Amino acid sequence: MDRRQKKTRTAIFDAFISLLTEYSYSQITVGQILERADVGRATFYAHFETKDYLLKELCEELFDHLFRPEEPSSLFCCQAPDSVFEHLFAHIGHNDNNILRLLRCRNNELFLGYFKENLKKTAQAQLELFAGRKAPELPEDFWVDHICDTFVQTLRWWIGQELRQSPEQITAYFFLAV
Amino acid sequence: MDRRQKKTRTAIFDAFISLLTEYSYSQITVGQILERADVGRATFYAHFETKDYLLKELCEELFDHLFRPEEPSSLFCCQAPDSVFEHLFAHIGHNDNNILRLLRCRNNELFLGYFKENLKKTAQAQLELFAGRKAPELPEDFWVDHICDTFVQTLRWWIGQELRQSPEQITAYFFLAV
DNA sequence: TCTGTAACGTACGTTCCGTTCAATAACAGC
DNA sequence: GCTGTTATTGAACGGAACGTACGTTACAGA
Repeated sequence: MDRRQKKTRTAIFDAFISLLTEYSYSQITVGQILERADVGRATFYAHFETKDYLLKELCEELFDHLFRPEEPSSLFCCQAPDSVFEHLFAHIGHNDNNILRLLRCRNNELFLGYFKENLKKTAQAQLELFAGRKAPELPEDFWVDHICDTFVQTLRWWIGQELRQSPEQITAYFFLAV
Repeated sequence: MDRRQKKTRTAIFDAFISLLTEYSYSQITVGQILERADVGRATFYAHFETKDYLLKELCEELFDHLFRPEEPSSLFCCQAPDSVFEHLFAHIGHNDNNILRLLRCRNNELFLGYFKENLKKTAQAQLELFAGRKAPELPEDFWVDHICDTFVQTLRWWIGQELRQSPEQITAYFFLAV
């Protein structure tokens, strides 16, 4: 990819993230992004069809990094991943890839939605961790949904608490709740 | 309240709800609402400061009815309310007050957010129902949050299932999950 | 160095917003 | 029924933001 393209792309992403910490998504205008990214209007639309697509691509980029095993900064980077979920909390708590910043924004529901979608595959793969807790009459997709939802809820609560708890403690809460 | 006011107010609400089942909230324009409600532009702004306030007032009207004990169609209308939550599922499943319609919309997160807020007071009041399940080391606000979140998740899943399950069954799922 | 392509900047038409105002219609009290 | 009050109408307005077009400039890669 052309160096210029990469530069403007990240400039737009950075400007967007920075704006998201100050304003809610719907308040942000393309004009603001242009100004803060120092990028021409036509250039923006050459990269992103619309503001919604910008959001989508940003989420994909971030979450793909987080959930993809090949990545060095991914969930599976450390040895002995006895609990993938604790690693997730830890990575997020350290603001790897700016994800924490996004999750702290006013409309974090937007990202939490994307996040939950990505989480589903992971939860599905780790089902045996919760084998003892699941009531047999619960449908499996309900159960996976519940695990992901509880994770997101725990995450949201943690962020609301300004991350006062350690990743270990918050992981414990998660497993106590699910 | 003036008959005319009431008429336009409900006309706007109806048009808005009807639009919400077809388009996502951000797509809907005030112009569309005016057209469908057959109401002048100035009239709309005499009633609602903005589209966001329209949404807010709609939610308040609906959820206040649902959660307020004085109302005949409320949670507490029936005798022997051994499980408030089952009543909630039942009322929603019957589409009382059009709430089901709202919860089925594209951006149901908007309403589910409001809903969860309203639910918190109820959950707080019904904590003893879950006394046996709560791990003592979990903070109480975390626990209330978890109950509400699980309810909303169950509700969302139920809607995704096209309400195939009975209210009794879905209540059972809820209590098995929480 | 040369060529293709990305970015620029400016301008444009469009859509939607929220407000204004005079004219009209519906209401409530006498 | 009459009258003063209030809600609604319709049209028009300026402003903001959108998305597009195009000629020019700057840079990347061979």
